[in-house]
Amino acid sequence: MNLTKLFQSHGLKSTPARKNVYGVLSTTEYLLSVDEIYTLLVVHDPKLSMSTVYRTLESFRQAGLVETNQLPGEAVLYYELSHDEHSHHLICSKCHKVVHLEECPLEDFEASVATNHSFIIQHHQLDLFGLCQACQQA
Amino acid sequence: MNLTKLFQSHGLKSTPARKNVYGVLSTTEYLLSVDEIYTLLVVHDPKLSMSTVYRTLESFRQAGLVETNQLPGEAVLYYELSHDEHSHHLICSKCHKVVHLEECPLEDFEASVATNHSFIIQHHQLDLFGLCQACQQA
DNA sequence: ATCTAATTGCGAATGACTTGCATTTGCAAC
DNA sequence: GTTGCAAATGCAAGTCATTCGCAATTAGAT
Repeated sequence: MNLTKLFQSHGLKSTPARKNVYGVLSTTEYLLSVDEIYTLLVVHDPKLSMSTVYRTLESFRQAGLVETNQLPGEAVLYYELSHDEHSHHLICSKCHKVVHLEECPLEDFEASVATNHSFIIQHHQLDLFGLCQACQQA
Repeated sequence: MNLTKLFQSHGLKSTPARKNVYGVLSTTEYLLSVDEIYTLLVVHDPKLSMSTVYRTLESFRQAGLVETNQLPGEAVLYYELSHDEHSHHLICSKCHKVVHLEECPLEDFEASVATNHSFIIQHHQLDLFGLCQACQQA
């Protein structure tokens, strides 16, 4: 996959920092915070600054390339690459491993709630939290 | 309902600030931020400080009297009185009016996800967002 | 190769929230 | 009722995640 073309097709210049941030997100199975991404990348690029990571992720978000998640009780944002289809998360509350659930059991529920309460539903948020197999051992 | 006894049964002294904060939360149908609660109360108690509101809500939370919510994309926490039964939210994304949904359509879904992915599910978060009837007009 | 706007690095600023500390206040024991 | 003391409060200063200003660098079109 050609990252340069991907970026340019979203009006973003292709830079090493952006390739690296995208690279980390595309190979992980975890939700990652800005700090975690920075820590992974700064080892191989000591001049990298946090604000670049913040700005990179924000431009990715505006371009629709990434999505943000908040974990209950935490102030930090966690990032992942965007998924094409509507999906939900199964998140390990210990290591932040994330599984995408493509099934959505909410269509009927949403419709009946909308009717019963005279709301126009715009979107919903559904995440399941638990312990992944690895973290169940420890 | 006797607030003094309620507080004392949770090991909290009964103070005017606490009664006022609880009073606001018990009479609203909206999710309220700390800032909103402070703004409502400081009019009648000019000496009230933000940190008192923060600390009051934090002790309520530890006592299980209130719960916190985050709205997508916002950094601030929103508070509401705790509900006895497991429930979900229907939230107006414009005015933050909140409707409690006591039905939970997730039992089967949760069980099958747990099995399929070898997770132990601890809890889930489900909120519906939309426009309430009043905000649909404006 | 050149030009220009986008991107980056750095440090300072912001905003939500927390904490230290001196003062005040519930309230339990007299 | 008065007293005593731990808990609660107000204020200011401190955190922590995130954003912004600005000068220097760089991607990529010409």
